Amino acid sequence: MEGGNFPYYFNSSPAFPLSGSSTNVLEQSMQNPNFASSDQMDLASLLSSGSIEQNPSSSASREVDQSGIRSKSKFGKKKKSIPQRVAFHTRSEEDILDDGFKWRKYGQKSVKNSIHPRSYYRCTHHTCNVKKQIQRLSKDNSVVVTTYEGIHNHPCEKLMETLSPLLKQLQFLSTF
DNA sequence: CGAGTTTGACCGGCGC
DNA sequence: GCGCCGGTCAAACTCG
Repeated sequence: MEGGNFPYYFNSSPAFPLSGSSTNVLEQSMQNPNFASSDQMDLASLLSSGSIEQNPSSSASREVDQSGIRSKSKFGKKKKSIPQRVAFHTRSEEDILDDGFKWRKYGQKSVKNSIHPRSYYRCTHHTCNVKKQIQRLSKDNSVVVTTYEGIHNHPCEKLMETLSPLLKQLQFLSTF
């Protein structure tokens, strides 16, 4: 990977559950003429079409030698495969976009050709193996690049929180 | 005290 | 083979 280019460029799509205060961010990113048109790719269909790479044994299979230092033989790494990655360009002051899922940061690295570090996040849901990387563009530091890897195998908690009272209200109204 | 963050070390892939 | 680089781990730390 060179030059900080990502394989795919997307608009923030309505199918993507950005919520709360970050919705204006979505609009702002759509104003940028450099972004691909949203109808070039249907994100929802893309996300539902691929298979999720499950890797439940990633930490369990890690080998530790007698001294407590990680063994050099194997690191429990997954085989090289082409992951399902989606990159979003978002014009925002905030690095971390509220997409409705809960993320835990597991690393940060400074990357070549960029003054901004790249942050690595993992979905906190037990069974979910989705990762995302967040990095600001060195050219334009008002633009945040968020790269998602994998597909959530659970519903969006925040979305459900938002929708459940509405659904209850609908159910209530439908009784009349 | 548990969950999340920070940060240096470690690992594998890749180019030379 | 070696060094560089991106990605991940995990101990230490912070915060609520």
